[in-house]
Amino acid sequence: MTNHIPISQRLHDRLGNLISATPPGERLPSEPELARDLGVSRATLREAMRIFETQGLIRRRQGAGTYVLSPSHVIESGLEVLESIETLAERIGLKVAVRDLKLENRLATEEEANALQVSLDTKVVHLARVIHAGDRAVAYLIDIVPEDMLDPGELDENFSGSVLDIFIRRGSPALISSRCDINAVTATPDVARPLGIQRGDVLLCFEAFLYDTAGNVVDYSFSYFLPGVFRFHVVRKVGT
Amino acid sequence: MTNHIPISQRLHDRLGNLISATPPGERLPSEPELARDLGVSRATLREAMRIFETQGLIRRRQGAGTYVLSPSHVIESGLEVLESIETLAERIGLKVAVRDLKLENRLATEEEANALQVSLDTKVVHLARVIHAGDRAVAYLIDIVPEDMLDPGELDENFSGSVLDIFIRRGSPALISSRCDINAVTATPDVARPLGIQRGDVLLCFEAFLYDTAGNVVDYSFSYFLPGVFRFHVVRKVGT
DNA sequence: CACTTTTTGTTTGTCAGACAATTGACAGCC
DNA sequence: GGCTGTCAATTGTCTGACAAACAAAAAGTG
Repeated sequence: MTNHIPISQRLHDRLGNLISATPPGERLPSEPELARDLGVSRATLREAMRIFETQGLIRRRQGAGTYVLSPSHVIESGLEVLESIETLAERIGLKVAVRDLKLENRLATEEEANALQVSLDTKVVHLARVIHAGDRAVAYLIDIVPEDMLDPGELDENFSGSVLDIFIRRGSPALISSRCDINAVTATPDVARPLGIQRGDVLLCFEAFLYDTAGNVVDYSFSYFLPGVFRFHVVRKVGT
Repeated sequence: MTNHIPISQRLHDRLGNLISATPPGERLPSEPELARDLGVSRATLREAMRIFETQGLIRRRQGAGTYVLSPSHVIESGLEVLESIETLAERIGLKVAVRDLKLENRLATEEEANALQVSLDTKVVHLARVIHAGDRAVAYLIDIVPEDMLDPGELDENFSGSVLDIFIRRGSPALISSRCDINAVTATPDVARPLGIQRGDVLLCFEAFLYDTAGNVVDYSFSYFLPGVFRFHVVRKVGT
């Protein structure tokens, strides 16, 4: 058991650290120098740099060098990278608590079966909980997951409240990406009650489909956020 | 004048065409074969493929090959690529009209000067307009641009209503990306009146900073959308 | 026959070294 | 000063090679 971490991944991490540690506008070391320092070939290094260039973090100019762009472009806490609310909160140093966790095993509704691409007689786990920051409820999260995706034991103790974190921790199913529809909604009674707000209050709503590598939807979720607590942003690249 | 298009850009276009022409789940030709067909080296090809892999369009697996992912993951009308509302509407075949265009030249407010990273005595153009689809007002857009970025003549006829489209059409300033903060808000009287809605109605709000290659903010904008007309989504990649 | 193990060819991952194209700075000239 | 050519530094691209991982066929085993 060599616990083999691919070179490209280690390289991606270290290069990311280097870039974020470099002041905006500064030039990175030259490619031959960097490759030598990081112990990889120039071709491998260039592929890793291409990732950050695609994300708009650096800019390479033939003859001039590679420059770190302004930090305003950094995706940092942007929506491009999928992470659970719990992970996000921890990363920005916000203390959150999960309350009113409600679990329900039942048959999928028509809407849920359609979203999960399963038949109507499929059993699903319906998981709802409220996220508190300080003494305020700030988010209401609902996950619908096919029953065979979750062991009941996984939802007992040590459960952070995030289905996504469970999947990531155990490495199965192999996740790729999530499609997240963004909307502004008024709170329905279902949502207003657990959040302790008035029916009709405004909420930011994410409707998300989590895909594994085979293209299956392994999690269908709704996330309702009180405006102003979390700041979500996305970096939009200008099309060529 | 050879109109020299860099190999990497031509390659990016052709590879993108190939990927979009390949059914999801299908395998692409092997790298040596593709490189030969496209007339580039494998190293160059791999850098181009890394772009599409970063964007979640393909997946490369050592020993197995490179596969085109499901179309559900495609950014399609996602937020990853910046385009004007007018361009977006045209692309999806929606007929929209610009009404109540209001232009104002004045000094920047403190908030605007801060957002645009200019001094308080800078003159800015304040541009507001309402987007109609059918007979309904569906969006209210505000741009604040430093005065020296826009010629008055550019805002006369043939003006689609989009500052972004002006910048893109004339190729100056050289744009990179936009940072877009996402929020749900209740309509203030300022916004409710032009949209013809009640004060307190719910709106989806984008606050965006448009950056050029030098890192300057060249456009500061607010976009208010009636929920349900436009569907915005974002593809979130699972972090490693 | 059914099942497991081994082999083998294919494919991506990584490497080393080389040359071309572009940039930016500097010296020299008018 | 302003222009021009030179030159070193840097990224862009190419070639060829080997390693690692996968998938399917082949061989072994009960």
